[in-house]
Amino acid sequence: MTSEATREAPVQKPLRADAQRNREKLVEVAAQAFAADGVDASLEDIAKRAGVGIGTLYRHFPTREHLVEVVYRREVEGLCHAAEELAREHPADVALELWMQRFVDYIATKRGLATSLRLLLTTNSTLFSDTSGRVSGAMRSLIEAAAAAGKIRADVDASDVMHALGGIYSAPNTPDWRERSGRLVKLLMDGLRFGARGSR
Amino acid sequence: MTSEATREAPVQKPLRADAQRNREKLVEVAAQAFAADGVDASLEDIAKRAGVGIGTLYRHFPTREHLVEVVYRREVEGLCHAAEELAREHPADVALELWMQRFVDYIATKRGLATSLRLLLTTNSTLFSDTSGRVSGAMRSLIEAAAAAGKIRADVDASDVMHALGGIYSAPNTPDWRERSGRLVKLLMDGLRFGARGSR
DNA sequence: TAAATAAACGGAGGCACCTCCGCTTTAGTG
DNA sequence: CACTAAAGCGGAGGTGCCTCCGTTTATTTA
Repeated sequence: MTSEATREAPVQKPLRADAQRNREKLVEVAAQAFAADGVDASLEDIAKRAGVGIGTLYRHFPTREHLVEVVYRREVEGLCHAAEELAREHPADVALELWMQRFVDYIATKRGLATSLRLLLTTNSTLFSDTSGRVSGAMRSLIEAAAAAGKIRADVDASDVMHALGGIYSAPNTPDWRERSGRLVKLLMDGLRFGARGSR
Repeated sequence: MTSEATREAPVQKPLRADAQRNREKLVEVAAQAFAADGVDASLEDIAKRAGVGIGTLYRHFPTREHLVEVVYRREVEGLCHAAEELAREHPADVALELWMQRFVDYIATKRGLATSLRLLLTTNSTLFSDTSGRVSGAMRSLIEAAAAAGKIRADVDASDVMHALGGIYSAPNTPDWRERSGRLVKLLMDGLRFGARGSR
């Protein structure tokens, strides 16, 4: 069964060290740029700020959509990773609250990308199922941990909370959107804490 | 109730004669260009070939999507109009066959615009319901007329035929797509004529 | 018909996209 | 270490997008 190993080789040969570095730097910078200026951020600018030529950017990401997709996947990755980290370093209820605040940031980015993402999500349907599954999974484990620790009430589940957060996504795009969302998260946490075993 | 008339005025004030001319010419030329080169046809080229400046094009159609939408609607309009005309000038079964051939052309265009249309159709949902309703309506009346005249069998309806034509849209985009589709239409017509009152 | 005015025109200019290919760097090899 | 092939780099240049505003033209009014 050594063929298994050999069969995996052609899947993706490792990049040269410099190429790897440049690629990472590009994604890094692109993430910032998209967050700051929306998906229409200038690619030439991104290349320049990453310290590479525009040609290099295009070799790694043949279209703007490729780059957007990679950035988006990285964002989701980060969000899920943060869930684990926060769970390790904070009491379960605090971890949940902090994570939900971060979730707000993530949504903010996602709204910025809206038009472009819509096309991406209809074109590349695995993207949607992949990412939404991972995010709700991360949330579920935070909630279950907090409930198990008696820090929040036990009669809600992840889908209830996701539903409650739905309001954030669909809320109108006013300038105070960020603060409103922050308050919504706090409110939600108070509701979750009330009636927890530990608070009686 | 004269207010009715006055209330309609602000809806859309009439364009100046030259503006009207230019607008029509632009749509005309754009239709050709999109058919020939796909949605990515150069707008500057379209303006030039229509004999106007690029500024004029942008005043009439602030984005590429606007222009695409207008062209697309016009196409649908033309298709429906052709149905009436063919019905007037040919025996019912011939009219149906000719119309289906024209339908193939329409689909060909639509496929060319696919990516761009997909975005348009998700963004502007009335567009889809509007146009697909009108097209299937046109087809329905041709079929009913042919059936009533005994030129085709009476045990099929428009949705059956639409379903059969579905294969055209989803067929792979090979170079001989056009001929294949033409043959499919002929085949379908033979099937429809077989067993008609008039053929027994 | 002439003057006045609002509507429409058009294209120069600035910016971003993306391709192409000669040059540079890396990672093996003797 | 020196050499080499392959991988990667980068930016000039050609093209299209779209805005802005001085000029032209249709229409209205007198």
